[in-house]
Amino acid sequence: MSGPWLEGLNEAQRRAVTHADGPVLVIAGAGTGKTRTLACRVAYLIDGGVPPERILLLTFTRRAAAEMIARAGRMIGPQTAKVWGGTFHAVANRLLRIYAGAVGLPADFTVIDQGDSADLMNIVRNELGVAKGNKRFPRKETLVRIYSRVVNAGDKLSAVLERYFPWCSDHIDGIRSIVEGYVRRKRDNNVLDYDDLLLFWKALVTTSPAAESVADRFEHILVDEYQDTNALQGDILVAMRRRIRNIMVVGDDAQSIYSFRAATVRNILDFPKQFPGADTVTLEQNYRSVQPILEVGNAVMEQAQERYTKNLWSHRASGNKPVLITCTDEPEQSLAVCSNIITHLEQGIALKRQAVLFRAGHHSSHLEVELARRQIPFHKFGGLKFIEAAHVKDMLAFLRILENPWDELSWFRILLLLEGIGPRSAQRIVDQIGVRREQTPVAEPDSVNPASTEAVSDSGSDESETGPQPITSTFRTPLRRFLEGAVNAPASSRELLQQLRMALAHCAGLRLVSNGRNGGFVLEPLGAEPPLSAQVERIREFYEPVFNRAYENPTIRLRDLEQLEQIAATYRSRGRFITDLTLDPPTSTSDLAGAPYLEEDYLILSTIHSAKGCEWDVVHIIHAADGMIPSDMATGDSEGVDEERRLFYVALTRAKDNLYVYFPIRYYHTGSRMGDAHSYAQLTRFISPTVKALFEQRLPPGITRRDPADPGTFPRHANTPDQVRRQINDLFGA
DNA sequence: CATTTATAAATTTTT
DNA sequence: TTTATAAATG
Repeated sequence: MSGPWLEGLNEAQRRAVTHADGPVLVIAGAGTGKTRTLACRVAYLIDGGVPPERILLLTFTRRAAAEMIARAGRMIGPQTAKVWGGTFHAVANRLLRIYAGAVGLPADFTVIDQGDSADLMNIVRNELGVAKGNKRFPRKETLVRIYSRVVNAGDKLSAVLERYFPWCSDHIDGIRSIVEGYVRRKRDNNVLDYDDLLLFWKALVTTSPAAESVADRFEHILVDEYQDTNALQGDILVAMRRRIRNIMVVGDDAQSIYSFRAATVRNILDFPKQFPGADTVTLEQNYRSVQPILEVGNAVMEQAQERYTKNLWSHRASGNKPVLITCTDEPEQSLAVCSNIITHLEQGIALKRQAVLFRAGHHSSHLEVELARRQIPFHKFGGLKFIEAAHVKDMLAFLRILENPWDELSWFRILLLLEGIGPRSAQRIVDQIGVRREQTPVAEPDSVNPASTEAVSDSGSDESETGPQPITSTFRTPLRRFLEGAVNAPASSRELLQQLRMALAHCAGLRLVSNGRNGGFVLEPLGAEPPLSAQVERIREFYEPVFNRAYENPTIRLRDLEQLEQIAATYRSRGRFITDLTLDPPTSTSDLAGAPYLEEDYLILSTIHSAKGCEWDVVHIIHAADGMIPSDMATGDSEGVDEERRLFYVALTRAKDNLYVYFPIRYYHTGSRMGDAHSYAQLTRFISPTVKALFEQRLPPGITRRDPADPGTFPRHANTPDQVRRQINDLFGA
């Protein structure tokens, strides 16, 4: 069997694509056509008669899955859209909605993100009082990280603390009791966190009555970025493949950069042991980068403690060496980046085909200001997510309690927004309406929801149709009690509470009718719930005055709410909207450069982590200084440094034709009250003398080094007088 | 007594 | 820019 798509594949790729049944490990170096191989494999399988819905494609982001499925679709037709594709977490969610009953979950659980997990952890922490007056007790974020590592790595709490959080070891008993409370609290609130999605998926395929049925749904499983999976995900795959043994995993041990999320290269190394009889295919020919860029990448990896034997090679020769640019400080770095970007743009390389990469989200902030000043549009990936902004979380909290009225966290968030209500009153109200249920009502043990098996994965489609619901005595009790008005609240907040009640009732498709006594209400159904967009609009009507009072700069934040509404407009199901937003949040765009998402061409700014799997014609890596990459936080042990090296390697190998690495010598420490203190940085340790020799070294464009006392000569800068005049005009409003 | 406001301190990477 | 604690206010 062969299709036109086999044309142009090299021998190793072809072996991977046409591999027969059974387990296969594909070791794919950077840029060796792994996406293409996976897409072709999907097309090959479907062409060979495998029903698309019986293929499961696990990737690191939803975008990656969508891309591969679309690519396969271009080869053999639109039926590829039925392939199950997405992240482990998204697939877990989808399976659990179908098989909830088999693992004792209610089917209407909602998913909370890491920030929510931290807040919930904090509630328990405060209630238990274990941290009282103890400044050294782990913060809520740390507690979540500890818990998450224990679960994902499958290690004991004591071992995790000793190895990764030694400064918390003294508090092991306190931590244990907080975690116990946290786990109970999630169950009472009818919520799952990211880790639960995986835990319950594992339970579903190991101990549940539906185990075989779930595993047998899929004839083939394909996993991308296998080096960044963790022990728990490995267990899930093993369980999924006990009977049908077709699995292909693709990965590169040199690109493992998620150990902070408990990912381990052991999964790759142990693959042949976990899946006996596995074949291995290695892809070494790089199609992405010119040879001089690969040489730098290879040289950086040579210094690794654990030697990676892969050496990438390419047919793409080039006289262009990668360029190392030494700048005096960060402002000069920003200027140099802009200048090089413009030069390439003038040579016909669109902004979209260039990217600036950096270690941490905030490393780009200075550059962002400079780009905005020059009106170069950009789009930033990674760093602070728009979903994490307080006002966006507020809006979502309203939708969440409509979807899951046992969600304590969302009730708190909303109640605290109201003037006159603080933690105390909020707690009282939450108690009064019975948000914390002792026992979660469970779906019938063997109930499988046949309607949701037809669910389609892409946005905009509904998987549950929510018609008018009867108002029975048990229906959504906390919400009902709240709407009926059975709460004691400070008189100053009565008016706002009543407005909130009306907004929520409207969204739930109910009408409030006064019961004539003590200010209470009777609920009357008004037919079906209004469409999601109408609900969002109604909530915003209530929220906007509250929002203007609560936040300093409402106008900037208002844009986020508008964006949220636009996204909501593409959904019909409220539940799907909430879940998609927490499992696959849109990346934020900076407001500074106008509305970049409306522009046709924009520059890419990205953390190195978010750049995984991407490629650009021109790549600029900034802050190549020790302390930035490797990050100070990671230089404690050699494993940490090794991971930073792989991170740097990932950054280098994103470049196709041109690579620039920028190193600012001097860093200013603003914010500290020590005046204009500054310090001198070292070039990143990953650019050793041998590596450095592979670079062409340059000064920033337009800069000539000179004796500090010598004014030197400057290129004439014709624009400066205009700029000065413009500034003056701005000041005087002319 | 509960809420709001003021002050100081800390800040990697992501599903 | 958020978050824990202290003081001020209603």
